[in-house]
Amino acid sequence: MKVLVADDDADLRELIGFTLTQAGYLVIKAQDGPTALRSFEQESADLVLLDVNMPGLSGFQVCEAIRARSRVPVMMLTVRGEEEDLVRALGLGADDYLNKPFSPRTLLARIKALLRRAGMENTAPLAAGRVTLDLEEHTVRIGSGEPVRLTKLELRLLQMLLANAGHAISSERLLVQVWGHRSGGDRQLLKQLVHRLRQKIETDPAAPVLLRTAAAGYKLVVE
Amino acid sequence: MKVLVADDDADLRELIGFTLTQAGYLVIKAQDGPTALRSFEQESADLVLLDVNMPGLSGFQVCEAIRARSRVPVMMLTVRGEEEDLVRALGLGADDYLNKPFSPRTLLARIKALLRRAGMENTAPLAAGRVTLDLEEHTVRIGSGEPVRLTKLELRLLQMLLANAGHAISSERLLVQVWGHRSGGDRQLLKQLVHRLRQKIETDPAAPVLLRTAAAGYKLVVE
DNA sequence: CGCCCCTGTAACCGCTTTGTCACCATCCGG
DNA sequence: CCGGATGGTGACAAAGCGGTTACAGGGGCG
Repeated sequence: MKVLVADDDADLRELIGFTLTQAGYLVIKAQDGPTALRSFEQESADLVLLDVNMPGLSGFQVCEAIRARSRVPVMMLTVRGEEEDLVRALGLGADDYLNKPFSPRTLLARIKALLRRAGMENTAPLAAGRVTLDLEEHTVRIGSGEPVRLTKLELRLLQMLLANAGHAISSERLLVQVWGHRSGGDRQLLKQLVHRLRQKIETDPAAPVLLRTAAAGYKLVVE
Repeated sequence: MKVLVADDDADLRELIGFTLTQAGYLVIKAQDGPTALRSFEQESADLVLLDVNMPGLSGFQVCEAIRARSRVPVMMLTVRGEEEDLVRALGLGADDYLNKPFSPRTLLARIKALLRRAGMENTAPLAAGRVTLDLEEHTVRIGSGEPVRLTKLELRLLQMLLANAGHAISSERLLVQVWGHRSGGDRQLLKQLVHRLRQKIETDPAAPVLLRTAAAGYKLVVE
């Protein structure tokens, strides 16, 4: 679980960092607005703590920019008494705010609450419809059947399809996502992988129900 | 959904164009600032991608000019690390920015987010009159009839016509948009494609009502 | 070393899509 | 009336693509 901490006060930044690291979070720090935004992109943080007053871009601007492209939970750090800031922060899509000064305990409690609200506190196996994926065991279960072991590539493919369950994914995207930076021409690989995966998860591989061919790609059907 | 792509780097322009076209957007390209502005007015784009560094007028200037008369979503393409650019872009009213280099996936995700924010999401199928296009399923529906499957080329053609519904499009433009960089002489291809499309969408293909022949081209008739 | 599993490659089949050609109808200006 | 240009139509060939079978290389492991 990655947390981005953006504050220009070095002491406070280190204090928050220490607290969160102790609690088991992975912490990324930023001392100003632009750095925060850049880090957010590069590191794809799961939660963001933003000080309102920062050089470069204010916490508000950063919050707005983040909201433009992500629904990641954002908590603003405000100065007590500045109610306008509070209203403005919530209006911009911040999920919570915390008045300075605050105790580490309070901070942790709020963060946990935020993650719980965002449904990110558990590492539940990916699932959609009758398909349940267990990333650790490298297995799928279809409905209430027996878990089936998957190879690395099969798992990746199914994971991709599951993440966009119900919608078609183009062959190109699948190639990139499953194999990495491969150029075209490798449709054969995808063909094979789909075939092998169907053998494992379809009751009748000749008449696929779950993993269907769609326009310009494949999709996972969920009822 | 029309997207204006303005960048002086021909390779990048083509890459972005390809990505967006594949994703179902209609792409208009410009290689410098003045061209971008002109195209924006003529084509009334729904979304604008602006490179910061362009000959003629910089991305900032173009952004400013566009903002002076429209609230269309604008995304700036910046060079990583130029933090001043970032601040300046957001200050000028750009809605989002993207650091180069970026992956096609990221670009698409951002564009979708932007369109969603602007309430223009194209998850709702493209439609005009009685013609409804489903880009993901590669189908059309005429009025309340059954969805009809379209091939890749048929889809592209219909998309072009739909985007300019009611107005004629010249054969040359259609050839370029549907097949890419083909020179003249291939009118035969267009003739055939139109014929095949009419077989699918016209109740009486011999007396076309929707897809009519117009002066030096074709047009989609909407009532 | 030999065995097994995963992965990549090739070849084939059947079907769809696309490109090409040939022919016809119409229009229009010499 | 002729001849060329243009658009519509049918037929057919070439190319593409998905599904399938078969097989080879390679890595891990006993």
